[in-house]
Parts: sequence; C-alpha cells; structure tokens
Amino acid sequence: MSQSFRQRDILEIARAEGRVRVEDLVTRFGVSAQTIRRDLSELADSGWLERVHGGAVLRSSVTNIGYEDRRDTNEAAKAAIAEACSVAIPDGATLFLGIGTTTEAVAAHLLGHRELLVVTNNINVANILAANRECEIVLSGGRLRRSDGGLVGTLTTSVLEQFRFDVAVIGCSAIAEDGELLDFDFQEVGVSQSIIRRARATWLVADHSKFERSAPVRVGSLRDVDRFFTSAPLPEEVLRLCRDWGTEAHVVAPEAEPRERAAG
Amino acid sequence: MSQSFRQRDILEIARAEGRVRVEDLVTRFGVSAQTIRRDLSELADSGWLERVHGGAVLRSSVTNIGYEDRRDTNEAAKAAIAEACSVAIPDGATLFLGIGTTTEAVAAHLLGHRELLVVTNNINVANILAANRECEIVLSGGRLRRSDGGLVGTLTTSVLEQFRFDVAVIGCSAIAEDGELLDFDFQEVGVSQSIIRRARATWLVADHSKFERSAPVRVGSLRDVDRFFTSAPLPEEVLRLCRDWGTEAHVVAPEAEPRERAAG
DNA sequence: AGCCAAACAAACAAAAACGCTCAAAACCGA
DNA sequence: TCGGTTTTGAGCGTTTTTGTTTGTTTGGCT
Repeated sequence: MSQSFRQRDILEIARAEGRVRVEDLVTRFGVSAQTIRRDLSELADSGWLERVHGGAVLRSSVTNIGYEDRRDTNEAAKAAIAEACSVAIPDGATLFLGIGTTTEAVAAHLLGHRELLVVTNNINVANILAANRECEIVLSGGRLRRSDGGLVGTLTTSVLEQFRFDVAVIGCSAIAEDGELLDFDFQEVGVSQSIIRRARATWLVADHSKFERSAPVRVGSLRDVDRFFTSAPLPEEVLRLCRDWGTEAHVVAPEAEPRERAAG
Repeated sequence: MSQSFRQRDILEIARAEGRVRVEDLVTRFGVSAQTIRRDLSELADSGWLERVHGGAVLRSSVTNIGYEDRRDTNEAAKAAIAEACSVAIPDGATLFLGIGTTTEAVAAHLLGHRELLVVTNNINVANILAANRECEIVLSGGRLRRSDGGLVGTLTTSVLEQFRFDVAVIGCSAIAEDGELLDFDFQEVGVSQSIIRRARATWLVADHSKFERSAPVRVGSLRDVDRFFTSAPLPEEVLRLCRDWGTEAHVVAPEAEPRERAAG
C-alpha cells in the first residue's frame, strides 16, 4: 500500500488519467524528479503501476510480472522436459494438465498431438492448446488467480472428480529432500490430491531449480508420482526414494542454447 | 510488455482500428519513422502485433478466424452498447457475463470498474478482464468451444447454481419478432435458464443485426430480460412486447465513425 | 525480368531518463 | 531539546531512447 500521501495521490492520478509522467508530477508536487522516480518505483514494486520510460501506467497486463519473469527462467530446461513428457503421451489420451510454467510448456509441445482430451485448471494451458484444433479442452471452473493463471477453489476439485485421466501432468513449486512436493497455496492441496486420485498415472514435471527452493505447503509426495521428468540428475537421497517408491525418473538434458537471448 | 507510453498508445490504436500504419503514427506522435518501426518491431516480438509492410495488424489470438471476423462486425454498435451497459454497472457488483462478442465488449468496458466479482463462461471475457486487477474473476468450468471461446456443458450449469448475481449480462445469436432469444447451440438452453434464475437482474446486449438473423434454438425470451441494450430502434412488435413485459429498452447510437475501414 | 520508390534494419551519437549514493533536511517519540 | 529514523535533493556515472545516416529489402509497375 502507498507509503505516503504523495504516492496515494499519484495512484489516484494514474487511475484517473491512465498514466503519469515524471515531469508532470515534479511540477504538480513541487519535488525533485528523483523523488518522483522513487515513488513510481515503489508503486511499481508493489504492483500498482507499471513503470515505463518517462513515467508509469496503470498495470494492465494479463498476468503479473513475477510470472512473466518466471516463465523465462530455465526456459531451455522446461522445453526439454516438456518435449520428453509430450512424446510419452499418446494420441487419443485423456489428460490433466496442472498449474505452472512447466505444464504450460508441455501444453505447447502437445500442439501436434491428435484427439486429445485435456482437462486443465490453468487458463494459459487452455489458451495455448486452443491452437490445436484436434484437442478437446475442458477447463475446470474456479477463481482465476492472476499470479499464474490458475483456476483455484472448491469448484476445481468438484469438476475434477467427474473425470478419469490416463495421465495427469502436474508441476510443483519446490521439492524437498524427503520427496515431498511443495507449493505456495494451501488451496492446491485439495486439487492435487483429487488429481492423483483421479489419474491412472501421475507425472511430475519440474526442472532442477525446484530442488533448490522451498515452499510452505505440502501438496503431495514423489511417492504418488509414477514418472518424474526433470532436467538434472537427482540428489542422492531423492534418487533412493524414487527407487523405493517405484517412481521412474526421466532426466533430460536441456538443448544447448548458444545464442544469448537479449532481454525482450 | 510495452516499454513506453507510445507503445501502449499504439497498441490501443491497433485494438481500436485493427491495424496501424507507420506513416500515420509518425504524424500522430511526431517522432521519426525509425522510432515507430522500432516500436512496432518490439510489439511484434513480444507477440502483441503482427508486423506487415507499412505498419502492423492485431495478432489473431486464441479464437478462430470466423470469430475474429464476426468480432469486427458492427464494432461501433457493440462498443456503444457496451459503454451504455457498463456505466449502468456499479462498482462492487457481482456479475455474470455470458458468451458472445458483445459481452466481451462489455468486459472491455469494465476495465476501469473496481471490486467487481465477475463470473463468466467465456474464456475471452476472462482474458480481457484479467487486465483489471481490482476484479475477481471466476470461470465456470466446461468444454472450451473454439468457435467463440465459450465454456459449455453440464459443468457450467452446476457452477452457476452456486452464485447469486446482481446482474447477468447475456447476449444471443438472434431475436425473433415474438421476443424469443435464439442461439445455435442447444446446450446453451440450460445455461441461459440457470443464469436467469440466479440473477437479480438480467440484461441483454445485442446489436440491431440480431433482429435480422435467425437461429434454431430458443434459449429464453425478452420477457425474462430486465434491460435490453441495443443499437437501433426496436421493431414495433418487439417494442410493444417490451412494454407489456416491463423490459427496459436502452437504444444507444453508435459513435459515428466517418473513416471507411478497409477489410483487415 | 528489370526498375524505382518506399519501407526497412543496422549503426552511431546526442539527449533524456535513470539509479545509485551520500549528505542535508524533516520528522518523531521521549 | 536530543538522538535516531525517514525522507528528500543533488551529483554523477550508466542506461535507454531517439534521430540521422547508411545500405538493404520489399512491393508495385512497366
């Protein structure tokens, strides 16, 4: 929330006019440009505005910034995982695709598949797969979570109960050393459990960075997973657990991407 | 994402007019052609526009071609209807927005509203309204119908039953002389009835061309409608029915658009 | 096919905007 | 009033934006 009267006013102006300019605000408030820039940066950091050169505008992108950034991280790894996962999915399958950038990458790799029935609680997956005309898409209902395009809430769970999936492809925010799958949103617990129960096979897609992270909510365990697609050799401990639990680990090597990608 | 005010404006112009020309933008913004080209290239790189010689056009997104065409028809009328409808919707309302290009136009006009709760069975509405951070969005589940982005099927109905709407804004494919609302998909019948039952007020948005069309399935009647926003005076017969049924007809005049638009 | 003008992309330099840092000023509770 | 914190403004090097110039590509025309 705004820290000062000025920031509050700036927000007001932005809402009224759609945009604010540093220069205008300087004269309007009689403070230095630096101060205004600081205000705008803070308002941008807390998500109220979007910074542009010379000022700021009301935020109006589809998903939030953090997500767009996240989508870019480990892009190559995600693509490789998605590729491996998608070739293991036969035409004609009934699928579930969950929330997360990696499952979205899987969706993008399913554009060539035929006669799929895909159920998802991820609006981005739906938008992506809409390009595949041979794919029936069912969206679970629910509240749209802007941070990642997920549809969450009890609606989602009740919809999932009506299906029986050949394969459920899920992601997670982090993987603990003891094989627990972690997420940031406790609402995901019910959804995950529902999915695992309704799927003949549960596949986890998660790049190696997930081992280096943590998250507060336990949504499941690698024990519930039949196949685990990831991008680097598993930690010793986790590998042992997978053996014990019969979880097939598929380690894929990301395509070398020699060209440096300029920040788009 | 747009880096500058200008890019944002260009996008806005593109959305309004379907395309932009380098030359026009040069005079409009008073910058060099090279700068405009740079803008267009960046907007194209990030997927917002499609570059063509001499300018750029809107990228056709999720939905299919026929729909994109339809979206263009009576654009001015739809915008005027949407404008009138949206100003009648108070901040903080709980809304339902149905399937159709006109309801999508309403969604676009709700971007400035605050604290809305919008339930929809139209994925395009969700995509549009995602830009309004002060708007809670709930998607009904269902099968994604590519032809118009609608979510259809029994899932939709069961989700709708869980809400009570202040206003339900619906469209239809055609309006018969006897005041019946017609559609092409019989699955819509259940959804429409559900919506009308769950809403304190039902508003119909439909431009005048709907009187000149027909469609096979009866999804409801003007009798069920509390307000009817349209773009040309009603046929005598229909007007009389509205009076009898207490249906408020709001006839709006589309903004005159003097410039001829070439087919995009 | 060949020609021409318009549109285009790349490179470069000037100008504007930017972020960082530090010290002065304002503020605040005791 | 005092000590500590927060806010602010100015200096300064860096980054971004922009117009110009150059040479290439494209589209229409004969």
